[in-house]
Amino acid sequence: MTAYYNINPKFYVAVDCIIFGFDKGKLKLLLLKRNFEPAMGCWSLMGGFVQDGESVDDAAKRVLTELTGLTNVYMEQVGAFGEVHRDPGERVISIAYYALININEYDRELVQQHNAYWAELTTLPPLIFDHLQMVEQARVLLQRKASAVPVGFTLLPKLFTLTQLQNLYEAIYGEPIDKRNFRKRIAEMDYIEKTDKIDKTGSKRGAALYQFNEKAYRKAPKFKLQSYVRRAERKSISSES
Amino acid sequence: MTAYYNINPKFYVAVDCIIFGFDKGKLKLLLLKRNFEPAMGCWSLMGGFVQDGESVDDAAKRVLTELTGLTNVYMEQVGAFGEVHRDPGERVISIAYYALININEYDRELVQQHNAYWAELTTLPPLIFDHLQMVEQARVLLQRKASAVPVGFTLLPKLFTLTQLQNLYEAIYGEPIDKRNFRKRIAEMDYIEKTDKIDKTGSKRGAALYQFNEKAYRKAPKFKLQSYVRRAERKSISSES
DNA sequence: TCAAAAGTGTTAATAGTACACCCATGA
DNA sequence: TCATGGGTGTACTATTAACACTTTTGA
Repeated sequence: MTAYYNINPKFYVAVDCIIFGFDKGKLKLLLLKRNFEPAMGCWSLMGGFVQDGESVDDAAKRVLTELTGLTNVYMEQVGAFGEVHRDPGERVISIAYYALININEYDRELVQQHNAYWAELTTLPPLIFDHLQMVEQARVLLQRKASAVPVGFTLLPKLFTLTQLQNLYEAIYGEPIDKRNFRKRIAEMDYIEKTDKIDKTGSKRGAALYQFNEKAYRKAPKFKLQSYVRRAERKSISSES
Repeated sequence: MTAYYNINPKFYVAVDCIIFGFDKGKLKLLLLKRNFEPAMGCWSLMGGFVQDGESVDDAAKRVLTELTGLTNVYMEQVGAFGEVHRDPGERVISIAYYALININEYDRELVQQHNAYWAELTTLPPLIFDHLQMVEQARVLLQRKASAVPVGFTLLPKLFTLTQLQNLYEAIYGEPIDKRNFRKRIAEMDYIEKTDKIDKTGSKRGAALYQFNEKAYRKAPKFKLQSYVRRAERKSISSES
């Protein structure tokens, strides 16, 4: 029975994490400036190798925690990247994951130790290997996910203004959103609750702070922002040709 | 530099193929009754191991060709499956792909040699390991893809009737579609061309045969069947809770 | 007093859904 | 002649998109 397996080769299997954060109206990625080989000095995603006795999903969680100190983070698999020479050093098959973190909560010391920095998604530095392709795929998946379920809130502080929320969706879809239509849709989602707190940092007048009520969402999980991804996808399909 | 890699373990990496076909109004999957270990006698997807010097995508194509004799088949990656004990024999990380084939064109002899059979998607036998999970994920991806771009035609003969096309979409989404609305939308897609040929096998009156014009599609790639996947997804989200 | 962000409704256009009958033919 | 699948149009509803002004307040 073992012969069934052992006539076949084995491979290093890595995970790479596309770590999204949101700050000052911009989507950002946590990237490493590699101070180790291969590709020392270049920018890359945070990665690591799958270990014995560890599932691939768990490897991705471990790698994220190694860099940020965070656990229980929202993560989704992007897919497997298996070109023969994608890593010029050795044959490595990599499985990409994206993660959404609150940019105020990670462990700054760990990030510093790894020589990692936040880069704006719209102005990324050149990335090693196929990491840019991973990022692009992750972005499409995030757009779809964010239009179907309320994952966006994990990128925001617990209390947020509607302008922040709108800026987040604009950053995810890369295009402006009509304020009145957006707020109309938000108002239909009862689990996005207005608090009596006011944010005075963003404007003189002050803006009401809202919160996402997880339990209320589970009771009535209607989500009304599908139209934005449809618009974005129509745009990208017509520019694909 | 090698030390960077070789402190890490290596793994068998497999590919598994979810092979969709369409016949007599039903979506089908090509499954193997395993006459080899592990899990001899059980039903499984067609799979194989990634080899040295072969990309993961190429491995999936090779495995599909080994079973069906077909090349240039529409395939999409479903994702990586990496639980530690998913294969009880050995640790194997598997990457699933789905393929869409024309059920009239595969190599019957090869399929017979592999002890493979078409099973209806709605009444699958129990599958080994996590193969059912792979199938379910593939089905969701197929639904999305089929609503965004005209992949469905690869499951049909070159000439098809509108009833066949509608049955295909009904099978993909698992729910009935209104005939007049469906035909109205098809009529808006100029690259679905009516031929002067008539199919008399399906009815006494005969039905007009249509063909998909790839070039015309590329010129004007508007696709009008998005609403069906939205309906299906609304249904599945509300039944998820 | 004015700059800067917050907040607020209506209307028009488009897309989606529901629905029922006649047609052509081979058996 | 009749059973079977092929083919066709309209009216209603829901969703989406476009659009501009008033409010508050700190500097």
